[in-house]
Amino acid sequence: MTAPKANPLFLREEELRQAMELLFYAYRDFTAEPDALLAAYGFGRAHHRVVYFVGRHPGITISQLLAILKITKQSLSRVLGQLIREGFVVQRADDADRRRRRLFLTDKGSELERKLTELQGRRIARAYRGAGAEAVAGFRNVLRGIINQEDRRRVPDES
Amino acid sequence: MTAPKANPLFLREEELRQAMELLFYAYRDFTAEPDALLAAYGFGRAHHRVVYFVGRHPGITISQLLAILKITKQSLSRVLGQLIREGFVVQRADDADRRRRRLFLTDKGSELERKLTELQGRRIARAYRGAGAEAVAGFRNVLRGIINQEDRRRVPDES
DNA sequence: CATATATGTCAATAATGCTGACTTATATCA
DNA sequence: TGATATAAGTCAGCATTATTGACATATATG
Repeated sequence: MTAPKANPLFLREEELRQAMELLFYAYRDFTAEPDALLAAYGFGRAHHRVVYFVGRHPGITISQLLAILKITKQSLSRVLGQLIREGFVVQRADDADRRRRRLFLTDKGSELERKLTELQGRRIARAYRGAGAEAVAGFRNVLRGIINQEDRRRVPDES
Repeated sequence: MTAPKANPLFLREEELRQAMELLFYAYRDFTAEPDALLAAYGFGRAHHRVVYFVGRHPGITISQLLAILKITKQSLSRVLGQLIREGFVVQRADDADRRRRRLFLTDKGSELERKLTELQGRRIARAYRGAGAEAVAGFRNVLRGIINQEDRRRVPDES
């Protein structure tokens, strides 16, 4: 009666704990290399996120960025201000609604974004290659299920 | 020639970016609920990690915990010290090697751990149910592939 | 007894986040 | 046009999490 199969509740909890730990370890290692590169620029992980999403969505507005990052305007302001002052990001008023500031990467910003994305991309590519196409589909579906419903639209259902 | 199939390199980069974003959004939402609960205790995410891993590995030593968290002894010391002073964790010298301090949760600590793990467990369980057993296997395999080789042993290959 | 290991501690610094209180510019609506 | 709403910026203060560097204490091992 201590055999795993005889105790589905224990198995279930064990299974869920393994998922939590996988997420912890994977995220820990996923962010470690970019963090090291960012440190050389005097930047941190928050700068990475801004550079990434501005590169991903050129012309994104401040409010849209805030909705993605889910941090306060004041928190974003510090890192974005640095990136602008140091020439990694530029902003330009929207033509239609001049209250909106659209954000773009400069060449310098794109270069940093490329380096950071390449580091993480290599890691993902290795994992994808090792696990196979079917595993990738499962990976995507489970991660989508972990994301709050209202933000699932941000990542497509199937490639 | 702008059809997706015609540009495998673009597809590949897009696929990798989607994976990065899935990880970002999933981890953001995975940690949000626990963070809110922890705030009620005057704790932060670092306290969560300590409580979790001490609960998971009762009797774990300081060095073992440091190897999991990959933070410095000084960083751990602050949060662990608080948890001990406030009665969530106790330490006891190892019988064989009295330099080693083994860590355990108190009843109060177990109660907090249970609440935190339940929040994250519910989210994972929902995602697992929605995606199915095959997807779960893929999720696990890809996440394992993202983790640095030397730490993959920390999470079993197959359940 | 010398050296190594495990843990603890003090001090300074940085990055990331928060709340609260305002301000400025622009758009929209009545 | 004038009132109100929205988008963004700013200032001040504070908490958490992390770092480096230096040193102390207790215990184990050769």
